[in-house]
Amino acid sequence: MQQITLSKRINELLVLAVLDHGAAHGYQIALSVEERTGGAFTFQHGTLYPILHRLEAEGRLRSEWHGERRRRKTYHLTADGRADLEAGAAELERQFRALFGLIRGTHAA
Amino acid sequence: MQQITLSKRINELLVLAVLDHGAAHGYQIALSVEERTGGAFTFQHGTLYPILHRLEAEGRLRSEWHGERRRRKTYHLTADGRADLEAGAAELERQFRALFGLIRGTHAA
DNA sequence: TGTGATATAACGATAATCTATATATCATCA
DNA sequence: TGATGATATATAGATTATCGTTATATCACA
Repeated sequence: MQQITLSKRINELLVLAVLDHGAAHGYQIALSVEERTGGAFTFQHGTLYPILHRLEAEGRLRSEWHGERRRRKTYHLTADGRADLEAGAAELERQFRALFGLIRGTHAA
Repeated sequence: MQQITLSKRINELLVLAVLDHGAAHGYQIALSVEERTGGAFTFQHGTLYPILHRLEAEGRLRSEWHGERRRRKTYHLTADGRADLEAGAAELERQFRALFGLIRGTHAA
């Protein structure tokens, strides 16, 4: 009954969200995440590629190889991936409302 | 240059935020987090106690023992802890705006 | 007297990322 | 033509943090 960590979930959602804007390959995904979040999130490639492989193995992404000499693996969302993105975003938003409610909540003192 | 994980940071902020409402001991902190976040966040005690010890070792919390027979260690925020809570909340809010901006952003297609 | 809730602590296993390395192509510039 | 830096994917090993479990002990209640 291992509980999925928030960091892992957020990393997945970052990848899924970028791909929801259009198919992309690994290196592009890393650049997009950094650009589109204003540098708030970045990926080491040692982090990103295992996530891509995991998401693909679980059916949330699919990929094709492109290029004869210079190989590029382009990833795109599956229907499962898109549904997971929506569910994950909703759940994450719930968690953040709860967290900031606690932080900003009226003090007992 | 190990980057602190988001989960670790959030767990710290949950503890600091609860203690910002008033001093409490470990067991109370775990209950408070669950109650005040509507169950969105919970702590295993195998997770919570190491965090408390770490925060205290770093000067963000201080503690006193209470009770002669039944020992209870009550934690309270230090000035450093309160400052860290405020800085952490601001940084986290920035990250979440960035993340949800990406998720909700207009689609290229 | 026994059970369940309260209370703290620490150990070992698990899981995930990070760092570093390896491989290779392409563009640019000297 | 040769060097350099950006582009591009992949994996192994080290690190780190949490999770699950166990140990210990008190208290309330039946």
